[in-house]
Amino acid sequence: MPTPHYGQPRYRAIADELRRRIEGGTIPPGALLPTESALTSEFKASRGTVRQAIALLREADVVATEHGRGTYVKTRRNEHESNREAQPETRHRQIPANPELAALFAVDVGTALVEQQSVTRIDGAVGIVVRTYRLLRTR
Amino acid sequence: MPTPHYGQPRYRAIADELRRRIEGGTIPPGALLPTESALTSEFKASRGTVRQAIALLREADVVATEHGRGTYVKTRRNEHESNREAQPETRHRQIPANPELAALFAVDVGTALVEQQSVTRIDGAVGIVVRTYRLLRTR
DNA sequence: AGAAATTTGTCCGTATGTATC
DNA sequence: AGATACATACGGACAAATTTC
Repeated sequence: MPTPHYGQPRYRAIADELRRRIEGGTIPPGALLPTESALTSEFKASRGTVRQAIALLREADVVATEHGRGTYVKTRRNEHESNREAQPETRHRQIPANPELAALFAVDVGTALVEQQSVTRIDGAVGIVVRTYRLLRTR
Repeated sequence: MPTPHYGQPRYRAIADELRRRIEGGTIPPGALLPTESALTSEFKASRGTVRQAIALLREADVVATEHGRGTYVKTRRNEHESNREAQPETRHRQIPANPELAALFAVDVGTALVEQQSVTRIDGAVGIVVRTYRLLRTR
């Protein structure tokens, strides 16, 4: 038997109710929504219906869902600064061999070496600096 | 940030990134990987996820883990017999930051840095020298 | 030698994503 | 619609091995 819905589907009614609670301050920004199973029992709806409701809020950018954590109320401020996955900055330069490197490469001090530097940042701060040295002229 | 795993779960992406660093020489054979907690903060993932990523590399025989010690990059076994590259000699030492490195890490000159040097020989001659710099104390 | 700090090993509980029946 | 199972993911807690002071 199909579920009768007066005017609007069940998932939308649930979404509206949740939105009222969010905008009314019952569920403040940054807070977790009740879990899906909690909403399921509260609204006496299936989990799929509850998820449909949450999907509406997510599309409206009212909440954000994190896998394994739950669904958060987004803060109104939405600068969206996700600068993750910073690629390392690399740079080449040619340097004369100092005594230590010259001894390693078995060349005269001052011999041209190629230094390649890679800087990996973590949250903006420098985490790892890698320097690779090669002889400019290969044997 | 929503964390759906479209196609690729998080732990596999982390494993891929670490493998890139290993094969790219950023983390040379014999060197220790960053600790699990360091990787946790770098990738903003839980420790369990980081451990899953490392487990992948361990299964692929790329690294080996020792209890209480850390995870090492395994020295690659001869994939070819004519490969005359010997295993790189690695070495750790603690050095004070010179002005250039101090500026990079945004610390005072003289701050303790860990320098890890890996020397790869080709036919007995030094071919590549890789130096990795990290802050002694993080977090 | 001993204590503290570090780092990995293991287990628990909770929650979402996906797939199947 | 509902139920179940499994994979993914987070967080906390404690134990065990190792390193550092």
